[in-house]
Amino acid sequence: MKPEERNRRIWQVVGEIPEGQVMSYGEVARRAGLGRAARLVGKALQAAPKALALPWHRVLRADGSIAFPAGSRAHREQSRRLRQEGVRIESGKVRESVHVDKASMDKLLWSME
DNA sequence: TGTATGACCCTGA
DNA sequence: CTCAGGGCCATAC
Repeated sequence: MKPEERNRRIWQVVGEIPEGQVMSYGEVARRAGLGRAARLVGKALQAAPKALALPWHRVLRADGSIAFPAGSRAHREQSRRLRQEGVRIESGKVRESVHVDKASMDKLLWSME
């Protein structure tokens, strides 16, 4: 698979994450058909055109923590955006309950094809 | 070919 | 809860 194809898939998955909910890098990778290539998701987001206006802030580590270094600008920006959507954050981590629920997941599966 | 480096993941202690 | 160690996949040199 070509690099652009991978990115396209990743961007689509990320773009479909419902507001107020979050998904881990690993989940995004699997949903995009990339197996365990969780690290690629980060790369893809890094390379994502700003014009796409992707909800990148809704992507977190598997344990619910923010991937950027604590204290960094990006870290603050991400927590700000999440809080703005009503997502509770405690010491760099989000609460268990906000992960994408089953209903939303089914919807995502449908929108793929 | 070989090594290093990530917006990562998982398990066991 | 934290930490270490090994796994994973693509890229860059």
